[in-house]
Amino acid sequence: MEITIGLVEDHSEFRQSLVFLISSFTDYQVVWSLGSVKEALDNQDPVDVILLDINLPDISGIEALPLFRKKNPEQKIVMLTIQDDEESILNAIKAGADGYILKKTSPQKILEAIRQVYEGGAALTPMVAKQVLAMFTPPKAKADTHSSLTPRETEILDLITQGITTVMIAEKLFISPQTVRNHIKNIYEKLQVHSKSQAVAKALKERIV
Amino acid sequence: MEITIGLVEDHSEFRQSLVFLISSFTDYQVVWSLGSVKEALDNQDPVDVILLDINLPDISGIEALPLFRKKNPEQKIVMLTIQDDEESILNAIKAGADGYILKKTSPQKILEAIRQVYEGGAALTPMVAKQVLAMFTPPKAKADTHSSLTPRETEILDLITQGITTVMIAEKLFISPQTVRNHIKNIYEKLQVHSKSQAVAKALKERIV
DNA sequence: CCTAAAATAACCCAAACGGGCTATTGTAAC
DNA sequence: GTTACAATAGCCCGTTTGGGTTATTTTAGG
Repeated sequence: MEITIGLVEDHSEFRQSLVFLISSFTDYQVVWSLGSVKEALDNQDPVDVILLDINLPDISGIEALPLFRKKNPEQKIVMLTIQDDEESILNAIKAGADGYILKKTSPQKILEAIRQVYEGGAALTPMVAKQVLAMFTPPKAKADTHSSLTPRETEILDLITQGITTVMIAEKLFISPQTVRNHIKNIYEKLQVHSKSQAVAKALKERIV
Repeated sequence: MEITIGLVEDHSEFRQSLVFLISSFTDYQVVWSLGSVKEALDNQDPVDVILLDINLPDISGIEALPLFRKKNPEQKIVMLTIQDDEESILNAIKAGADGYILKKTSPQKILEAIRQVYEGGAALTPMVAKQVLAMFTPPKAKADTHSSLTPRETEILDLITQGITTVMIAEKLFISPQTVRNHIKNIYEKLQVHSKSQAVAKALKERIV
């Protein structure tokens, strides 16, 4: 069975070589290949798999993902990009990408990835998979960074992340609100933040509490 | 460069055929292959990659993972199992597995996975990768609960969780700080909170952002 | 025994915050 | 065409916050 492919990639040279490459295999057929999301969204035939760059002129690949999904939900979408930062990967995943492979990936692996998503799986370049898995493991290296927090400080930070006010914390711990404020100030200094909201964000994201 | 491999698998038939298979390739060498975690932990030479079953007689592969890590942190560990439920996958990932492949995977793919983790990446069978990615996409039931937030409000809440100050948000969005404050007030009302820190806590815990 | 660190508490002050209220504009729905 | 809502923006006012500084008591470690 032949897999039909759509390609959105602004770098025309890379795009053409990719088309040439994929088309040289009998089981794969590039139905359309375009340089912008806009062109792709306007009147393009549905395909089995879309290869989508992230860094694009008009609309980024991440923003485009839900748009393609809306137009044709059963189309599989694989990000094909040079971006290998956690931010991009996470955004793509949250947007519902079926795959995330890097441009430096060998042609065979790209074709393999296409087949994998076509068959209902997901495809991740090893380096991307590594980063995805890392998102699950609590970064205990960072725990060290903040082990500088004293038990009392940790306790108070915990209460802050529960949204309890300074005064209520004081009451709960049977100490003066002023003391709570002092602890909070020390926490700020150690965490390098300047407000409660920043502290909460950091605490929750880095799993200090 | 030859990759050394350790194998923990209680089903002796499958184990032996796997040893035979892997050893038939010059770049891979099975240094030891055993039927239980206990044997493997007692006096076994360090290898580059351990293939670890989950369903084992004495200690499960998941429980064994940190033990192997402790003995020899630089050893890569790939789960090789029939378990494809979310529970098992999530536990293995949290325990720090470098790969997760299913036993039905073709021999070539297994060898490929070994090489991928050996080279510092992570290896996931497409069906497993699919489940992992699915863990990120928020069960939209929750999204509905907070769909009361307008796009602008969501945007601002997102920026708040990044620890950005009101004034900086205003600058970033090219609107007046006062408008930002108004949006924030509306967010408070909808989320039933009374401060930025509470909003951040709620947003992060309930994955609104 | 003495020193270091932690926990406690107070003061000042400018800036920010939270809550309340009103108002205009644009857009989408009925 | 008017009703509804989102986004914009302003004002007031009292409270809280963040940043700076100082000081006492207790606990732990050398």
